[in-house]
Amino acid sequence: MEWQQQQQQQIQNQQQIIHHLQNPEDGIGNGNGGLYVKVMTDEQMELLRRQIAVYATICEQLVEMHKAVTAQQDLTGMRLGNFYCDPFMASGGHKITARQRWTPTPVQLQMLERIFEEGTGTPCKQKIKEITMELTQHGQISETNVYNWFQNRRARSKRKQSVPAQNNGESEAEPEVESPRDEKTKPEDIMSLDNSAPRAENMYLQSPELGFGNFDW
Amino acid sequence: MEWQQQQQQQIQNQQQIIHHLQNPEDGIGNGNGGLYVKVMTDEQMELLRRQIAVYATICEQLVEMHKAVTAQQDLTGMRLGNFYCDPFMASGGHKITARQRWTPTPVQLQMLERIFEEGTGTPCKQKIKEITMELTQHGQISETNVYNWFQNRRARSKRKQSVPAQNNGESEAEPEVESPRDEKTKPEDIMSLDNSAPRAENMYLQSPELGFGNFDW
DNA sequence: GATTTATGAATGAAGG
DNA sequence: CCTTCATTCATAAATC
Repeated sequence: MEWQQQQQQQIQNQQQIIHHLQNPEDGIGNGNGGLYVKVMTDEQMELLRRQIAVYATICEQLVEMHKAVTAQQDLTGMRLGNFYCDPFMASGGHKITARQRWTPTPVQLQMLERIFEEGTGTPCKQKIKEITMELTQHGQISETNVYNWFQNRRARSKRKQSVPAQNNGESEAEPEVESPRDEKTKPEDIMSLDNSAPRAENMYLQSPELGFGNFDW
Repeated sequence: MEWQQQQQQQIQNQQQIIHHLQNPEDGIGNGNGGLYVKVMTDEQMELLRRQIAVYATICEQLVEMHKAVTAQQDLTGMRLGNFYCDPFMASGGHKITARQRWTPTPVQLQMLERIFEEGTGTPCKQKIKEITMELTQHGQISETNVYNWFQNRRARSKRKQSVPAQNNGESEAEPEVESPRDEKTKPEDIMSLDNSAPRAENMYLQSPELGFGNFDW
């Protein structure tokens, strides 16, 4: 891959990164001194280096990306420019900063509900398009929004019915485990350490004995 | 750094990380101010989040190792709650009693993305096997998982291409967000190659100099 | 304004 | 391959 050939010139970056790793100001832990000590064998270090190279690439590209955009913001069109600078957008009661997730306007919601109850059990693609077209008259919306809405709506309805019957005696009773190297399946315990990662993802560590000699990533 | 305020919202963690990314003291670039403004769309942010998760894994493992080494006399006490608290774990265990669906580890995801972008558009049966073999080194995975992943990945990519600029009409003219996270706005053109590392061309960012830095995300 | 809830969105898997 | 479903995640909105 590309990053492999960039590897060499990034070794220093990696070291820098490692420095950050071992000095996470946000409190990942490790509050003692002696941070720069080598805690791995050369072989392990090499493996780690390769892994980190990926990150180094990301880092570099992030910067590149930033520069590129700063330089050619006009290329992406004014889509960014005329974003939500408009203070008059009070229509529909949306917030100006509602930029993350679509929220149906009351009118839209009403229409959606009506269609849903109409029993058109299967909102096929064509239907979705139509609905979207219509709802668009009442506020920003996309087909995906409509699609998702129906999906969620149905799932919700369905689940509502099974919930009350749920508390029979755990016939299945599977208090057991998370996945072997549980990723996000594990319910968030007390994250005593800082989660410097998206939910830390509960990475897979080796077996508890943690022989340093054999981690294979 | 007021955003250091603990909120368990991973976006903030991302910001922290991005802050580091954009402040590589070794001079990778970007010497201006306004460092932690949002420069990506949410979708892109999500992509980056995954990437960072890989790094986070390394990070945490490094910290763990460091702690383990510097406190070797108490290896057995290293069992922090959030780490490997599962007794059933076996390092390459293929046995998963979970009825929960597979979730790729950050590392796996990265590898998959890389392979995906590599262009082998059709992961044939044999290829699947190979990939599975390799990914197994990084976590529990099956061929079906791999197969499904590729199928979904492809379908998803394809769908993203159609961005019906249908929101014309707009009688109410809701000057809201251009893309309420509708997942289709990403210009996934020909150069959508490097997915494992977000590249500039995939990212239309917002410039810090644009003035409307009133993000509140 | 911190916590909880409701719900839009993402995604692994199944069906066809 | 394409569509659909089930589950989970993230966050706007509601609540305290």
